[in-house]
Amino acid sequence: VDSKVWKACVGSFSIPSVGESVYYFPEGHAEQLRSIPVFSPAVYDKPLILCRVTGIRFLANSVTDELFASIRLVPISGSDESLKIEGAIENKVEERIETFSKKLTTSDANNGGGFSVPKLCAQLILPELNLHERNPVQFLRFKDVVGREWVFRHVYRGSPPRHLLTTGWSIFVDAKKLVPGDSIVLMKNTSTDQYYVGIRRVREIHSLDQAENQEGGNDEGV
Amino acid sequence: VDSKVWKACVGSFSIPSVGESVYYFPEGHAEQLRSIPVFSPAVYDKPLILCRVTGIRFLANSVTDELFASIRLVPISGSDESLKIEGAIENKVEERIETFSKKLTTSDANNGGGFSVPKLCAQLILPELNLHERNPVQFLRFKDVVGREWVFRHVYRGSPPRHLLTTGWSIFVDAKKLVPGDSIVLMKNTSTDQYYVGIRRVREIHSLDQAENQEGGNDEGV
DNA sequence: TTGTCGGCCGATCGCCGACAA
DNA sequence: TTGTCGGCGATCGGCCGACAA
Repeated sequence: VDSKVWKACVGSFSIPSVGESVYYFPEGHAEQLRSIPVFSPAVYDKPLILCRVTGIRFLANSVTDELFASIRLVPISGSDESLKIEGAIENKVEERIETFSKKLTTSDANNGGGFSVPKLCAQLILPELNLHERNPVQFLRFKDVVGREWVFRHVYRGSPPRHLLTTGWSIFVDAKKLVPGDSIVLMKNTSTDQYYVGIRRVREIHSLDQAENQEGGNDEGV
Repeated sequence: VDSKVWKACVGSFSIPSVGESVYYFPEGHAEQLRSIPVFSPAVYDKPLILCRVTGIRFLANSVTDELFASIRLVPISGSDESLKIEGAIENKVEERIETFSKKLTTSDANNGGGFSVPKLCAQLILPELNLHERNPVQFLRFKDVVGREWVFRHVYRGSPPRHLLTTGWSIFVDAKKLVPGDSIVLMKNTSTDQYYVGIRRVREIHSLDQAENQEGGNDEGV
């Protein structure tokens, strides 16, 4: 995942940069894992270990869209020469990513199948429509965090008129299993005019679609 | 899973009975596993190990309906008194299970949503309908190998008339992800009048429903 | 006997403006 | 400005007999 999109999608975050030094906290890490990791006794001796960040990968779960980062750490021994820490050396390419997030209402989450786009969001992110026409419409392509592309129909209609995403939206909600309260993040890379969509769930997904039992059928006269 | 239903559903099989003695073949077993098992060196010394069957459990995967058996083996040392092997001691309750299997045609697998029941199958398994009526119909409950119940509408209609499963059938095909070429096994316990349905896939299921990419939308005039 | 097809009817989906919060 | 609703038109699922293999 592109690091700018990843960060914009996560929103509030605190990820170190390559080259920074941080403390690694083994027990805290172990608590997050399903299986119990096997640390050498030397690790358990120290609650905190000073490390240098030598690499970061920004990743996403292709099923749940959950975002996470893989951070490579190298321990620093007390008098090691590697203590000379250079500043962050991330490439600063000049591209801006506009971002707008909205919590889904019950109407957004598959009632009539559409999504109400807040006016500010439309102005900030979406390509302009001719608002003087009757029902101006365009189709937009969004990439999600796992690189899959989604096409939404964007229309300005109603009375009073407002921006809506219609065709394609319900398919997206269904595929991502979004529910009211979840948030979506719409993004635009202003340099490349590439559009992105991310999601933040109100709660994690635990069980993937479990088929339900059928109930008995009704009788029919001949 | 009930052992009779399990065996009827599997069809051709060769499973030992409790009390029988068999040879266990470690390397053959290891080949079937994803992870490499850790055998003690003593095991690798002998290609075959004489064992006694002390327990069998008939099981099914609740997601794929795949059937398998768990067989408990106890090694028999050369001069062990346990060499005195009693015959099979399975309880021989007197209940018969009628069985009929059919390979799904393309029409069966979710074309019009119905299943053509071969005449012989209907006579052998399904409760009688009054074939002199116009369109006789009944609803039948089937249990699958994981105990889930499915309701199918059974009707005798058309010209020439034939037996069909209609309402409920497409839901079943969809839930089990059946494709043309897969087989279903209809069963009836003649003592309890309980009905069962099993499946045999033409190939194993590897990837569960992977969402597909969307394709671009078409333009619309205003 | 039974696999496949086109017709057709009803249910659902989803696009719409109205209205009110 | 935007959340929710009822209306309604288009689409789709699925039940049907016809026909032929």
